[in-house]
Amino acid sequence: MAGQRTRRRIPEATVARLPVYLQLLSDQFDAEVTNISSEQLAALGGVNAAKVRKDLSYLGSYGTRGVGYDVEFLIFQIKRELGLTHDWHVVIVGAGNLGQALSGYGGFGERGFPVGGIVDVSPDKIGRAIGGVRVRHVDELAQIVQSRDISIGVIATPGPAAQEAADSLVAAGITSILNFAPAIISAPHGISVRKVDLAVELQILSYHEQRRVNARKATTLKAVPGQRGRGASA
Amino acid sequence: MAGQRTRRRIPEATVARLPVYLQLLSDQFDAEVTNISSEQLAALGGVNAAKVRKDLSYLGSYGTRGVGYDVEFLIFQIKRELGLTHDWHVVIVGAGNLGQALSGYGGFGERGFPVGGIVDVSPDKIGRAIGGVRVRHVDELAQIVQSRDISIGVIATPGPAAQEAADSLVAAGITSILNFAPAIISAPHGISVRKVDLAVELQILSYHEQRRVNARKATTLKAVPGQRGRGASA
DNA sequence: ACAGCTTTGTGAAAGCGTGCACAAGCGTCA
DNA sequence: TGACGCTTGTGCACGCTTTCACAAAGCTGT
Repeated sequence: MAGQRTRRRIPEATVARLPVYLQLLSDQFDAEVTNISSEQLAALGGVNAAKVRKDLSYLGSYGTRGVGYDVEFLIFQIKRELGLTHDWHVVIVGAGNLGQALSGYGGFGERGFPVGGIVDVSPDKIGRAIGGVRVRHVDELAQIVQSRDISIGVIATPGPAAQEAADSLVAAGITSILNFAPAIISAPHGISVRKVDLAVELQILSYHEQRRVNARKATTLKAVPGQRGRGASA
Repeated sequence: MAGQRTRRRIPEATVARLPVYLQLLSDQFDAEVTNISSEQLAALGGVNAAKVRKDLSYLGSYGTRGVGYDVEFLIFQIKRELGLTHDWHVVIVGAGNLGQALSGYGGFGERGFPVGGIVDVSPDKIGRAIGGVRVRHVDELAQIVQSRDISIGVIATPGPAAQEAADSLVAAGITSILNFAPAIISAPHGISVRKVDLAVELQILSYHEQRRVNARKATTLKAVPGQRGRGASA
């Protein structure tokens, strides 16, 4: 017992999976399951049990051999590691279709990321309320960020305006950016940037559909031996 | 020259990057750039040039040594590989906040994935028009799918209803699913499933924010040596 | 107290993705 | 025609991720 300050550097791949475990565990908690094994958790998530154990082991040794993990305790530990013990307000840049969709959809707030502000450059958008939040001018960004102690910014502008939005966010003191705009943005070292492009996901599916079509054509000529799908356990 | 039927099995990581290249190339094409080197493309995307070349080499040898790649031709080749030579209609299951947001946001149609139908189970949602498409009952799914030859389904239901939605989609003949619901779904072998959870992305950012805060605390005790950010080239 | 069953935590191996470095190839210019 | 400069395409090595396999450890029942 050398104290709780463990030398942990959680691999990025594991960090990306922790929210999934958290979700599954929360579902189980709601279903009044108090204890769960890595095998069960793996089955729920459609992944390998050893992977689950290794992932969880980065948090510390919170399981009990022969028994499994205490659901509630594990939820708390994952939340603590992910920094989800308190809400993080976010500010959205861009009040067009995408920005309205994101803030109107209440999912952010429900999951601990309430919308603390929306800004835009267009005068005819400013002043309108979206999802209970009034749209303000992008020049007020720094003030919004500071008054609510916001560190996460969401870019929901058209592609060409994304870099400018990113620059504004950085200037306002934001340290993490979630970019929904169809453009690659650059940010100074030390700023976390993640990109989500809904169309990209569809294009990846399109690729697999395309292959399926090609495979069907080829079948008339020659039997196809191996074909690995991406589906989870049936 | 043994013909165009190359033995290609494109790595998943590469498939996920092809849409990004496509985007960058399209931007360049609009800017009337006709030729581009892997180095330039890499700079635009914030990635390694060797990676770009290796990725593109999976499509075939479409570059010219000493010169680079023809932008327009490369766009066509990527589109062909991704199956983007024609539109893919999609059907959305769930007309709640998320479903409305997704279909109201016109980004799908703009990028070659027009919304071919929206279904829900709730009688008070059916009949309403969202983004120009009328909401129909989930029982009509098979008919919608067949009439428009749709193979991609989008799940935009609440978490608990996601699996049922997936089952309905599969029963209706869908072969690819994009799941926006906060739940892990399982599908039969051969069905492609991708999951996008907006909250998960924020949680990953939250983790890095959390670490930043912890690092700041630790600074008062001991200097922090290494600290790798995720930002692109400044 | 101990045997037997269950499940964790983790070393080690295998697999996959990334980036370097360079030969091969293409265009240009004398 | 030949030499030179530039850029592609790719072999190879490295590092990260996944998976296997098993010892260590806890619980239960006798």
